[in-house]
Amino acid sequence: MQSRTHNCGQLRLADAGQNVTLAGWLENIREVGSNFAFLVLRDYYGTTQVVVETAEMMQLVKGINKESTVQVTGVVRERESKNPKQPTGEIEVVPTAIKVLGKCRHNQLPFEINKSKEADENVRLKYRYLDLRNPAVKKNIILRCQVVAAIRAAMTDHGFLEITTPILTASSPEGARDFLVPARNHPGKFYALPQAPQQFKQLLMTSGFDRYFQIAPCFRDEDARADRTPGEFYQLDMEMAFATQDDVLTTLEEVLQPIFCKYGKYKRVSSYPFIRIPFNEAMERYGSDKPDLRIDLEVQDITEAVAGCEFGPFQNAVVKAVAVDNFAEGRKWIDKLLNDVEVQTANKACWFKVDENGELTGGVSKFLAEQKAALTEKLNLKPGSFVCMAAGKKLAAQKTAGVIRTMMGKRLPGHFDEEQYACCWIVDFPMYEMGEESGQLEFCHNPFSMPVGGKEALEAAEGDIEKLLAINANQYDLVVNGYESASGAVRNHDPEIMVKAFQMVGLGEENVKAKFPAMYNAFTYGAPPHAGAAPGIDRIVMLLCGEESIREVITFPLNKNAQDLMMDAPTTVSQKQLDDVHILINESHLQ
RNA sequence: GGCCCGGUGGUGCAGUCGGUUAGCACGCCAGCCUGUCACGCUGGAGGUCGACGGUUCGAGUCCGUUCCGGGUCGCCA
Repeated sequence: MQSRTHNCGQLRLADAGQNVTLAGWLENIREVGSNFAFLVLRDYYGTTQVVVETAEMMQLVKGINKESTVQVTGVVRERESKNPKQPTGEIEVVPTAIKVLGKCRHNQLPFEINKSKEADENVRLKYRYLDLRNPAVKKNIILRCQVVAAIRAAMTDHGFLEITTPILTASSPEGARDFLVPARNHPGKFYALPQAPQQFKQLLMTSGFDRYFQIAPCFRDEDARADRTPGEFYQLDMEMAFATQDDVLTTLEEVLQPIFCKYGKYKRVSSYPFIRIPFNEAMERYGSDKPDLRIDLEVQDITEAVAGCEFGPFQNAVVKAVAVDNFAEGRKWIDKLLNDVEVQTANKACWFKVDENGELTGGVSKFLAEQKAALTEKLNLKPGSFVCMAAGKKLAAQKTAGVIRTMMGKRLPGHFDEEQYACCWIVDFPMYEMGEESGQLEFCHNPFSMPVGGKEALEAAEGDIEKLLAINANQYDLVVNGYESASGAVRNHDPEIMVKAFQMVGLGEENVKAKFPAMYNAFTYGAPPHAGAAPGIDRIVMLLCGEESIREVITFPLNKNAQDLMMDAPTTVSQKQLDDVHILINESHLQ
């Protein structure tokens, strides 16, 4: 006998009179009268109502816990009272047999399936298999599968080959902390899980594969954030030979924009080409290298306008401001804003208002009497304006003002056009920056990027910190609604320029060879200029689903502390296993 | 590692100024109900208020320590 003839989302009025067998989870039992009840049977495809009308069936049903899997055989019948809210709402099944396929032994579940999203996250993750029974939770995973399939199809259409690269590879000295895997046959040595297939894809370019992509798992042992899962995540890793920055940006626009249109929660999507904002401009106007362009506010530099002000934090500092008109909130709102800014940035913000007579009032206004004219002109102040400010070193002031911009924009009416995907490219990232701790020149992002101007630019700037800091990298990020959604670069494919680029941060040729031996050697055998990028799959799906936590789009996510509570990972292993891989636990590290 | 917020029956939350038997909704159990569909009605069970210590005649509430969780800064080439 078949386990089912139809699924639970399938039957319609036209099927009335048919003999059918359904199988699914017993979602609910509604008793109405002593020998009359409605059962709701749920499977992947939907729900179907089953009507129990006999005392015999009723006894049977009463013994079944909800969420058991059952098989129902019976006759499809038109409902006496239809439910237009359900696809199967015109029919019901009158059972001739009900069989329990998989008994649910628990009459009290850890949470109610249809409200699982409200339950404590650790409980959800421990019972993720129950959480995922919730159609609202399952929906995101299904969307993710569709998006990944669409990306594969689009990339293939654009002439890309999907090539898998190793999971067990060598530790990379740059970047994030590696996940290490001890090598049993090589005592004292370790594999590492790849932080990205970066070097492999560049090697594929030198082998002449021309256009490569991969939905690639990446592993980084760094702390979590709401939009950053700990441990592992997926990237659409891609690379193109003989390609320019424009070639990559255009390709990704053609691949991703239609996917946002088709699968997104919001139907408005930036048309392409997406606007391109230089890094320095983004930091000045938005206080962020990942601006949310759905917000119409911009950051203003008022350092000159407040010159001479006695307010302590403004002394010898860069001062940034975000101003709005028609401000109608009270002190409580302002205090919450200042507090939230401080929590998120670890920097203080300050404020003033313009009253109905055009006088500066509240907050730090008493320090700004002499600066009123300059501020009014710079910020175009009017009665009813509100200004929130941040001061400090340039970068800190910019970043704090960026947070102020986002918070004010989202909390005040009329400045946040939420229901859309606002996309832009951030371009012209600096090649180098001064390390905060080291005080030395460091790579700003990625040592594999080609500096703008190539070797000549490096040679011209050698020894001059200011000139070196002014060198840009051919590097770009895709930003959607304030989330960094892709990152890429035109790569440095010339071993001489690579060596030069490393020399600028005090690293010699031997260092390059030691750190990236395969790539360095490969490039000496004739490498094509190449460029690529890596959009983050998890983050893009999160945006498409309209979710604010990345865990909502990962089937089996780790929690914030990188634990899998369902599988109990990480866990201790046997002494035999440790011995096999030559690992000795330092007891002083156990607490 | 720092900072902010939180921890109260199975789940989600309320709990005022420190004061009677710790409330509410959902879920669970029992009874009633023949057209429900977030079914309804009646009744019931279920709590060491995260842990430890302190202040007090008296602590869910105040103080200290600690554990756990979320967010954030650091970190994420």
